[in-house]
Amino acid sequence: MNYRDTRAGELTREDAGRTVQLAGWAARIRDQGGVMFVDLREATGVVQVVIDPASHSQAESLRREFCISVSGEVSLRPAGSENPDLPTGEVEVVVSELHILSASQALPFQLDERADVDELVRLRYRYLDMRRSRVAANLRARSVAVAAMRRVLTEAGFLDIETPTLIKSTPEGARDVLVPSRLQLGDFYALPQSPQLFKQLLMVGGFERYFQIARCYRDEDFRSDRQLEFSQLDIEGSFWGRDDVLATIEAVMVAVARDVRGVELATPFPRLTYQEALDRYGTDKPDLRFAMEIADLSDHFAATEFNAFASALESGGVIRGLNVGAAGLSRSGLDALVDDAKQAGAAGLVWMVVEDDGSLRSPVAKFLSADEQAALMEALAGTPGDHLLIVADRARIAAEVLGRFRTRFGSPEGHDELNFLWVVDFPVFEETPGGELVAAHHPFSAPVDVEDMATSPATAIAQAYDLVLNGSELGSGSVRIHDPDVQQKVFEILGISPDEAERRFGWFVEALRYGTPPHAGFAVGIARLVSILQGEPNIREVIAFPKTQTGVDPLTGSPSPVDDHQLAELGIALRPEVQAARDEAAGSGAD
RNA sequence: GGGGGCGUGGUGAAGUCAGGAGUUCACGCCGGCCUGUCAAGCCGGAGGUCGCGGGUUCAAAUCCCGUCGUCCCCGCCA
Repeated sequence: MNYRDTRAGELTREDAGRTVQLAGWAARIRDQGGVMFVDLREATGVVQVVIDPASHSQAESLRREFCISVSGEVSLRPAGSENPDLPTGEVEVVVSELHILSASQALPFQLDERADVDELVRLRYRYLDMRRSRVAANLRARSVAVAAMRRVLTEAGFLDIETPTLIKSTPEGARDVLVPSRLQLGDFYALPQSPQLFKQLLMVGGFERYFQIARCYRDEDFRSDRQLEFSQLDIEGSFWGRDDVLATIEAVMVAVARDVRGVELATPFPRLTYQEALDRYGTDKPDLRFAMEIADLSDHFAATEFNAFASALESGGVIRGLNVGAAGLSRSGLDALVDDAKQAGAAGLVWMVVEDDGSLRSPVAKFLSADEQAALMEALAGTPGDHLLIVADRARIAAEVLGRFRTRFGSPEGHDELNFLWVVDFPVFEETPGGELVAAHHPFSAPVDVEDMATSPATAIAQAYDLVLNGSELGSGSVRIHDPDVQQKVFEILGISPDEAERRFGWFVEALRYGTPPHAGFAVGIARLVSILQGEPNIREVIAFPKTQTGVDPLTGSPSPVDDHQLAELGIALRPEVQAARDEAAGSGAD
């Protein structure tokens, strides 16, 4: 049986007079008694079909979201009854034959856009949710984006090569998702956090240009831009340096923005060094859609009488300020900022409000000299009503605290503008809140100078870079180490003992010993990119079947218990305390 | 691990601060009317253990304690 010969969304006045067969869903039914109008929706769009209930006995049983097939003549709508809001609104199909292909129960929620349905309900019935325009448009945009990526890279000579998803666990970085092995009882695979080492092996293998839409897994807590599993556009190239990578990714982003948004991005994207980004914006992923820069005030307070400032400077700290504009906060609102700053690790926060006469209102204004106040007003370009926030602390903390306030007070709503940015020259090591140095990257990124890395770890720079869009980290990459001796030395400096390095990465270092070309690469989070292009607040909106914050899929009910024999076959037993907790939860009947 | 928001017929909300009969509104659903509608309209009807458990009270959607779910954030994400 043929279901259709024409697509609903493609009908125009040119089709008037044709007899067509359509199939789709009854999106809306307007029953006038003597005549019924049904909006027939399918993947290409919507068209109105007209049914005479007297000549179609099934018409009266027709309900929303029934799947139907109709035959009939396309005709121009009577003058005055055209619908300008509908692309097919000039025509309608007068039904001569109606088939109900599949009935629908009453829906758990309405498919029109008139209410924000609870997300849990949407996810439980995701197959219905995706009939709505929001998710449908997002998944289409995602497909368009991925198609553009594949097209640009394939035309540039890149090969799409799959890498394994059951791999060796390497316990640095994020927590691994583990998969037990039946054939090697007691051993486990890990799911890849990224195809990092495999793509480097492809370079050793001589492919020179690789890409993949790679599924990755990181078992960390969820955020609006983080899921347990996610897809990255992963690329790697041989005989490449940093700028080759940036230019390639820029070309991909230009094509994606053009195809998804219809906008032309200007290239090259601006670049900031990590240090600049931190000093001026307080974060390594600044949103440059708005200015609001952090100013260093240390020099202006070199001789200050104000104790909090003086002691911060004395102990090697800095004084930095931010003008968040006329936010109109009350006294208690301003004091709440102080608590937020302390929460973020700062010793304190000084707020000042610029009065109409240009003077400063603040609990600590009386401790500052007239000259200091004037310098402050000038450095922060204060105008009446502005709120000035000042932190005196270690540079890292001052940057972080003010960076958060900058984002809170400055971020535009939505994502109409696209502001791409490269952040380059990341440090090799990062300082923890406790002041300790820890590796900022995976151990395969090349330092600018490996000797420098050993002798001055606090200031050593890596050949690593991030792509930032509207204040979100879209992805990161680096020039890789291709010299096995450098690689071993880097392991050593990072505190990985030779034994440990051999056990975990010996197979990889061995590969580097067979004429490895210099190479570099990058990875872009696809859902993050598409969610911003689509103006969505979280990545679940651009994922077909996402999980909730607790890692649950409300549709299928995963994760779930498995049969005892499945566990036995894998040599696995739940630990007694885990079993006991599960038994108790089951016994109490708690929901 | 921590902080915060939310949970009321199928859906969305009001009611919760300040306790007094499951009260209200919109949509949906079911039935009826209707030959030009298009988020159709009009009339009628059904539908809720106020997430769950405990406590306070003569009385709890409302106050208290606990718990579950969900969302946002911090930690975490080499």
